[in-house]
Amino acid sequence: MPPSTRPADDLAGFPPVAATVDLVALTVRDDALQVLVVTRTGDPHAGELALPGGFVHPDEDLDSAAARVLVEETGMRRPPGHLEQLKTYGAPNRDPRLRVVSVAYLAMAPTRLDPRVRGDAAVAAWVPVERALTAPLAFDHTTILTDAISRARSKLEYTSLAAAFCGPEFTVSNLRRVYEVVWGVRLDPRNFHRKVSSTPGFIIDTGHTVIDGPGRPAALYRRGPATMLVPPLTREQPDT
Amino acid sequence: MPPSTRPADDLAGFPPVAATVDLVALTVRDDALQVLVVTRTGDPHAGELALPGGFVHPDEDLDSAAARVLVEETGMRRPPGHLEQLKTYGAPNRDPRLRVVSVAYLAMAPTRLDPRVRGDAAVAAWVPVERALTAPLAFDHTTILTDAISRARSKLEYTSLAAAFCGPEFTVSNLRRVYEVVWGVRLDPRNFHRKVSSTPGFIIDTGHTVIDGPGRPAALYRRGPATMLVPPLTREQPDT
DNA sequence: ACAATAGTGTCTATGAGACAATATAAA
DNA sequence: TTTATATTGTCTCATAGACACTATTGT
Repeated sequence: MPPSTRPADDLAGFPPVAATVDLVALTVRDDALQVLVVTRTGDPHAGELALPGGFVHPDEDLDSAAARVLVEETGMRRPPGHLEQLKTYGAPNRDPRLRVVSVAYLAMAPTRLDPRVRGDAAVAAWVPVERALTAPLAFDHTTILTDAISRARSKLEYTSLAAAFCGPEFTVSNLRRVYEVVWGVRLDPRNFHRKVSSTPGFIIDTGHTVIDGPGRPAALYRRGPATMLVPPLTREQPDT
Repeated sequence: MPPSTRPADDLAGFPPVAATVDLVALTVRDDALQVLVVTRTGDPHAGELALPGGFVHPDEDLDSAAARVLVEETGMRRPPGHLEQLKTYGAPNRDPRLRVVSVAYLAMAPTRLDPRVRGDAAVAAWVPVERALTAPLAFDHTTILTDAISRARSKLEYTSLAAAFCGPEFTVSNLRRVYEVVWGVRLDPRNFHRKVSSTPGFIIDTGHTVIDGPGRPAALYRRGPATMLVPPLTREQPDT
């Protein structure tokens, strides 16, 4: 066919779709991996839990749209922690109303990130992922959540992102509990401490200590410049 | 605001975008990592190299669209090798004509995949990635290609996808050259052989051998059921 | 015979995991 | 004192990398 009728150049007749972002915001709270969900107020799936999301604005980058949605749901001025693109979902009938291509994002936030009541009736709330995965989620959000958890578990192995779940200052035990909760395993505190403190640039000693319950005071650390962990931390059987 | 005017529920006024797929098809050919590119015939970027791509059809999944585009560009009945979603690019002005959200896919194909002349004037061709990265590519395709190469290099470490670059039967040397070309390093043939053959399910001996030039005949293998490599193969400094 | 590639065996340094031992707090 | 947690040290096993050596072909 002539160039003028090539699909990629036929701008007039392109099939329009709606572009949205969906957010999987994870945190470690009460010794459990939790995800930020909203309750849908309109059809379809009214009353069901769903991931926060919204349209991509015309003048907005995808990353910016995700950050904006996160801010809108949590009330934070700037999204702390970590935010990265996860995967895009665009099955023809994932939304029965119209063709929606949704770019899912994965956020890892410290617990101090408190969701707030939004302007409308929908309320964002932290929910343990076990509950979110067993409850019926709207659209294909169960699939998205599954993928996000899988990505998060993998990334803890070879990046320093576990610290994104902690506040600006944290102890080695805090960091270890992040791994234990996200991976669902028990880690030897002694080997973990040696591994983490011997990885250059992972954590930096602040010189301060904190006392939390019985036991020797723990040293406080902050995130170091390292982003990749070589060699990585390992768990028994990676699920991804 | 009331639920009826929430952005995510305001279906009438959603900002329409065009959904496309762009394909980064990689192969190992002539001891070089090569990428499938087309020459643009229309504006913008007429005459420049670009990644193959096209609109997502209304009844089509994203994965299906990517597979269709790959088939259209290569002439294969079924896309061999490996095809996975890479990342989605949606900067507001990445296409000056209209808002385009493009889902990029990464394909890894054996060399026998020959591009064909398409129906129109655009011709798909394999080009070494060094050349594609230095030449001006249309739109943000240089960024996409960079991300794809980075992903491919990473995936060779912890998956068995290197075999996707080989044909159905291959020697350990063939597989090693894939790693050497993609990573741009030299690997010790002896250690590589021991590592690969001792990883359960990576390669399966067919019992046949091939003679290629001087030297002892090499055993022929085919892909095993393993997808993840534990522990992974390692290179000096991961770039992602 | 010689060169070239395929494949096996050996040695060493490094890291993971098990676990003893010490430090310092609360009860 | 007892208990609990933090931190350091030691030991052993597995693996990566260096590299000697054997096997089997073409020239």
